[in-house]
Amino acid sequence: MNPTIQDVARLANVSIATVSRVLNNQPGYSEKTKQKVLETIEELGYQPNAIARGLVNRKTSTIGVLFPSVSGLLSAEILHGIEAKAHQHGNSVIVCNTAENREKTIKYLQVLREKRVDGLIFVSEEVTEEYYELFRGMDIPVVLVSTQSYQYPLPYVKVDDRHAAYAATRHLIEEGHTKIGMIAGSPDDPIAGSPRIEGYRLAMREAGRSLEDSLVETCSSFQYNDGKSGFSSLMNRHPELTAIFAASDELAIGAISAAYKESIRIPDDVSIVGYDNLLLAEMSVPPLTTIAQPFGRMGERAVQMIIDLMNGEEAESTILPHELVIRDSVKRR
Amino acid sequence: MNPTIQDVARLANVSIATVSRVLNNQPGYSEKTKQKVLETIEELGYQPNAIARGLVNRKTSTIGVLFPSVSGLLSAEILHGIEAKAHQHGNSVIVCNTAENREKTIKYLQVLREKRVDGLIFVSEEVTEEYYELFRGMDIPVVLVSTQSYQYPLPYVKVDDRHAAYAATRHLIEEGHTKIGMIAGSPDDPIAGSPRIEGYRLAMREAGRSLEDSLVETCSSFQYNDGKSGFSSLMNRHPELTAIFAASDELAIGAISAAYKESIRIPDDVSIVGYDNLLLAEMSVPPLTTIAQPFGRMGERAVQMIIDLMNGEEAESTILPHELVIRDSVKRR
DNA sequence: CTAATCAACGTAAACGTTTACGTTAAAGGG
DNA sequence: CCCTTTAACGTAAACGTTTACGTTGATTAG
Repeated sequence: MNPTIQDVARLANVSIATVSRVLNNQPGYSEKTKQKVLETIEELGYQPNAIARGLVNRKTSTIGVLFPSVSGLLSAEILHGIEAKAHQHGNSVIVCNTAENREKTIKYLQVLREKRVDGLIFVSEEVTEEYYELFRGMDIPVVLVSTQSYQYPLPYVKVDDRHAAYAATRHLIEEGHTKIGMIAGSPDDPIAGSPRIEGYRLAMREAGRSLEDSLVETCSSFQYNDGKSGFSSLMNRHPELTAIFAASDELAIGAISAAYKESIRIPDDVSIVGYDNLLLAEMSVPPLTTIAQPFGRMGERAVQMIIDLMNGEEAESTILPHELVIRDSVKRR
Repeated sequence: MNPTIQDVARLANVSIATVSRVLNNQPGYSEKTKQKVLETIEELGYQPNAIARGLVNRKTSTIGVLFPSVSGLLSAEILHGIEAKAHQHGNSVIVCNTAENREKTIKYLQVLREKRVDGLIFVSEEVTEEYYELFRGMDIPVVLVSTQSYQYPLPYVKVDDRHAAYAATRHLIEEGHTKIGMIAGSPDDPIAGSPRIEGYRLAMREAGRSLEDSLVETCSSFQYNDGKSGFSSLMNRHPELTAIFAASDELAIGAISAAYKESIRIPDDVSIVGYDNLLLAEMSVPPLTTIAQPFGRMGERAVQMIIDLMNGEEAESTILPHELVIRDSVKRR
């Protein structure tokens, strides 16, 4: 059994109030008793019970994080940032995998509410009205990562998808490409779908390039397999393409795999630029030129915002800068 | 402010004991009052306070997980299994990133102790005496994943590294290779290092193949960059090699990258088999033949063991089966 | 010398539950 | 009709803290 503050008090011949005071170093005791208390704490190996503390302080020092997928490469990197910053501020993080599933999400929200987490980080998913109402019910800070809400006033941290996609396409153009296609997510996805398509279009239009709809292959998700099939059907439709912008690294890697199967050489025959800069972008063959999202910093920033909000300060939504990382998947023409 | 059990009791004209009883559906009330209570719970949107509950029940329904690295591909997959199973049993999981750092680990252990987690899962890291003493102090179930302890009686779940490495090497032999090298971790690592080297040696000896020490390149870690440099120095030393067993997928992918740079064709010039079967094994070019570790199931099993132990049952250490996944990185000779 | 101040504590209520135990009224047995 | 049993509750203690408030004795001001 763990010793309690009572045990410490008894052994040190003081009241529990005094022990509590030295524990939280508040004033109200002599140096001598402080030493005495600290000694017996050491002696008993006493560690305060955070549950009891949480009950009276109405504060658990725990924040909940909701991911659409925990095993995704992307989530892992964001989680890393979140975890580091949270711990640095004395907070723990509870991870929840919503699997993009309504029932699961709601269940998790309920659990997190019962556990009285101090804040919520909601990653890469759209906020429905139902979710928003639950957020409100919990009455704690919520921040969005890698997503945002147009309908509800929730602070977010992400990159500017439109701008980033523009930069990716622009790079291809500057390298002398004219026939550029895109492997995109769903145009109905207002976060990672349409903005990236728009960014691509913007760069193409600006450069006076063709803007046919058939140049962008839309996929239902951002995963490897979509990239694989997307590449094939896109190249089938437009064999003249010399470059492709893929809306995620996974899509890009999928495209590279498909190209390899069809003996299309990357980057000699067609150049590819990805989006995300996951760990695997560097490991790809050839190493992938891509748009880097600062996932670690995004997670850190989100935690910082939660903490600011907990302290009653304002927290402004943040657009973090993206960055073009040049590797070997793009060839100059 | 969240409504409490008191509010419910008052509004339903019963005592808090009664509300508590229907909440935990214990006997001791009429059907009518049950309905009444449930209605007012609904009406108030009452949700029990898990903190207060935890205080009296001495149970938080939370388990702590310690990883050497959260962003690692491997950890993500294990976490996924842990999270799923834990939630399925009504438990939450707190993630901790030890970064293989003693101070951080100790700090985390302290935090988890203060938070009174019900169990601990310790992943991919060696258990030092210091850690073990802290485990004992916490007096809660601990299970090891993807590691084990020879000195301390801690239950674990992992695959048989020696056997799995043997299987990988054996596959190469069966495909007709005779000159087989290995890119390994540190021989001082008693978990993922030496056993895999032994497995390789066993298969080689059994097949009557050369066993020179110089055939195994030892790296300080299992990461991509080590694979890259490891491949180069190994091939430099033994240009005659036609196949390599890499002790992790990251090492294997690193080797493939290095090969690509040096215009060595995989699998035509040299075959490679990896170890882990991470998501990226499938995405590699060429897709990687590898030994699959059932990470998801490992996580699930660990949680199941924790839960069994919490219920006073025994939990036996488990060796989960590995599996050879054949893709395109090995060529028949 | 008295009163006021203050450092150094102790007491007890509060946080929101669970649960052992007590109470009441109805039902059933003789 | 009385006693016992039991269903259906209510009361209060306990879980381990924090903290407002009270107390004490010494010190200081006047």
